[in-house]
Amino acid sequence: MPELPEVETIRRDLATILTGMRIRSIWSSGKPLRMNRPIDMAAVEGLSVGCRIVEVMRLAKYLLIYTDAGGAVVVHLGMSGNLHVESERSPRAPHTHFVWTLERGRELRFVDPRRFGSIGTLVRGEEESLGVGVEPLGPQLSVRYLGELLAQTRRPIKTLLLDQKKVAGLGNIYVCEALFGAGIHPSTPAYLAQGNAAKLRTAIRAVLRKSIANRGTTLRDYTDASKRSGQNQRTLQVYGREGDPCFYCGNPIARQIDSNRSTFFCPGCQPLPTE
DNA sequence: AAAACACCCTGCCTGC
DNA sequence: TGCAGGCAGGGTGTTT
Repeated sequence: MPELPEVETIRRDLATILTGMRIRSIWSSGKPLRMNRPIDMAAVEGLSVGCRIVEVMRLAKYLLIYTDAGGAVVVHLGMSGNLHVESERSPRAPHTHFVWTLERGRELRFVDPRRFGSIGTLVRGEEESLGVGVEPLGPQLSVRYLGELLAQTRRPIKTLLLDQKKVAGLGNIYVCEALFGAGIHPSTPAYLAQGNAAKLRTAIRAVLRKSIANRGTTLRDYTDASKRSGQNQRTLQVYGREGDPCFYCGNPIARQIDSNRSTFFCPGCQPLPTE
């Protein structure tokens, strides 16, 4: 499941491979993507065909491929999306939904079995239209900002951290891991964790940095732009470990469902505050 | 107005 | 062996 570290890994790969390349043509499977929405082919074509790629950026979980046409093609990988750079002669994988044909026989391919991903466009300077919150690895996520964010609501802290409009780029895996790192029970009402803002900020950043260093977490189908798996799954402390002993206290890792999503935590290391 | 929830989709895994 | 059902969950639209 691509979250910030996986998207960042792909971004770095693509920046190396694609920067300076010219796009010759585009192709779509014709299938709609997220929310059954068709791709705006005219907009993508205007920013792609005949254009040169100038840089590849990331905002939250979005990949922004800027061209010399003055904007970016915006790709979100959703749950099962992958971007691969391959030879045009290699057969296209099932569920290939979009292809940018590049120079020297190369293709950038968007493969997404579940079609939860999206492809759109953006004019340079209008990145805020994506509506995402602060970058957790950037300077905006100060202890003070995070503390104020926590103070504002009684929502469970896990739900708050998953809200992309508040903090951008965290998904289910890294929220579980960060809350474990900070010793905070996922059901804690956010305002009760105000005093833990510094610890939480440190944990969020550590978890994300470690995963980027490990080139992402591959649980099922995530691979980088060259189809290599990540290695961060070996370092997970709680995610996917229900019933297994906590590496620190030995208690079995617990699982609960919050807003229809699995939450993994250690009842020993992450006590629920009594108020 | 915030928060909870339903829905989009396919592949994989489990249990009968 | 085959098939039904549960599960995975990010983001968005809808309801409460």
